Amino acid sequence: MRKPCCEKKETNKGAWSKLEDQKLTDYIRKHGEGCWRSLPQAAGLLRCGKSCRLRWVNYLRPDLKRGNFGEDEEELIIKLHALLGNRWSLIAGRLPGRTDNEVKNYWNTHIKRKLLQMGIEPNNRRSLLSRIITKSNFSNVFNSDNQPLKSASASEVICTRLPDLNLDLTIAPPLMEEKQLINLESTQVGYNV
DNA sequence: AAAGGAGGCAACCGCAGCGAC
DNA sequence: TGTCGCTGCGGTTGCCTCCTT
Repeated sequence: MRKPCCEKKETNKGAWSKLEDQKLTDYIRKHGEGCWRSLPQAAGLLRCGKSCRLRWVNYLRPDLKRGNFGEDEEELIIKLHALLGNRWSLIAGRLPGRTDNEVKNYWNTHIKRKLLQMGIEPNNRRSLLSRIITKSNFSNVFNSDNQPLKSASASEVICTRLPDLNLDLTIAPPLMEEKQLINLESTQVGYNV
């Protein structure tokens, strides 16, 4: 049985006070991020490390862009979600100043509903991808039948059809459904995606 | 003005991944 | 190679605010 990350009975829960925020911010400014387990004690906070990390990452980080999502951001989220699914951290990584929590909440509260109103099933990534990836003039990557050229890599295919994504996702290969969708059976699997 | 409902968001929980030993 | 501990991620919950009746 793994030990809990902290002694729950000795820690605060719920909303953070201004003083707690200040303590956490000051500590991280001085010592940098990391060592979340030992941070609360060192910073004089009655919180568990996880809670401190979450508060910093989702709320206190200075590079966060607060406020409403723009139309371009929304569009990007939809496209990335169609490609990546619920991998919020990866999606957030493509949106400077946005956190995974923020993107997740925005998806669940705004975009999901919007798509449903448009008659699109938000969890049906195949249908979403199909709507995004329309027939276009991509002669460098696709032939006249709109099939990927044998020489085109998976990342070329996706980046050409979704040029604004600037995908440099080196972590995981795309799911089989995406590979099938864009007819990649003949392309190399050196994914950049 | 008050009550109830819906929406939005911050925070928590549990699990998985990864590195150290 | 297996175990342990830490960190990060995604799902979920709960609280607060706003809107409607």
